[in-house]
Amino acid sequence: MSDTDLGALAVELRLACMRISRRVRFEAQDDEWHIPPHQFSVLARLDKADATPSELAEAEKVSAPSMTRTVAGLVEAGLVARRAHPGDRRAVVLSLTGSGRELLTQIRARRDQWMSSRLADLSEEELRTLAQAAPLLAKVAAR
Amino acid sequence: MSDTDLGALAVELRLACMRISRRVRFEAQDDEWHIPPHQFSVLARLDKADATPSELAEAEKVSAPSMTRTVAGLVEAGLVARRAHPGDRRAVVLSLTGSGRELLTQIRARRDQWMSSRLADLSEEELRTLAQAAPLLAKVAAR
DNA sequence: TATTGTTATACTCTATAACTATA
DNA sequence: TATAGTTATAGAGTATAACAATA
Repeated sequence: MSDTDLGALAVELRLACMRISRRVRFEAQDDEWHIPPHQFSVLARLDKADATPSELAEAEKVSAPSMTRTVAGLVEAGLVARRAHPGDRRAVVLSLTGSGRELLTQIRARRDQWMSSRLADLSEEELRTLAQAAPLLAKVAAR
Repeated sequence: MSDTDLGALAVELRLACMRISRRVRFEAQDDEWHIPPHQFSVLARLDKADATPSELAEAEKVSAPSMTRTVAGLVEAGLVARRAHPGDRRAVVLSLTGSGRELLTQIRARRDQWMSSRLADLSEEELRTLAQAAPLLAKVAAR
């Protein structure tokens, strides 16, 4: 593939991904389960593994005081629990509560429903093409 | 394609698009040309067509006072210009300045460069698959 | 009267600096 | 001394309510 073709493909793919991402965030919101993006991002990270506030701050690229505030909101909402760090009494370990995990599941389900409803408009052949492309996009996203 | 296959495809595509979008926004930033997301979004909209503050507020789904503030920042930075609305002396029309258009071009170029560099790791066959998928993703993004 | 745009005010999320407790 | 986390304070972004000018 020529450089110009690859550049044109990059433009088309980037725009499509960013537009889909934006529409998912805006259109798959639910008044009842709505939380701000920075809180959602922390929930998703804690779903993968428990973490300390400083680990979260570094991963999310925000300051420690910002993360203190974000975590305080999540704890107050009953979505995240603190416990003592085994072996370092300065630190705390954060984990999802049952409610936190449930909220995350529901938000993801709504987002996936949005995507499914968009895909439902495509033909079988178009879906087969996207099914071949999906792992490649995942590879791009994963670095 | 079965409903469960379609659901799994929706999950995989949505996650990949959101991750790519996030990485483009974070990793294609330039200290010199950096502007916050809400300002970028307004610049991109004015690139398509001139608009009044109230039109922008509705399109961006923010309040009129928020858009007043955002536009004030862009005007002060020399990226957007105001002019009188022909025929309605209450309203103003906003448009990109040369600097605004140039900034937009540079930010988009950096984002596309990020995407191109990711695609460069793929094989010719993988790129052909993505080239077939790109217009389908664009269709999904456009509704 | 209704609409466009702004100002007044308050709440949230961001940051840096300074503090407490512990390593 | 250095590190984990919080508190103090300030700078942007958001919103609703109230205002001025114009339709």
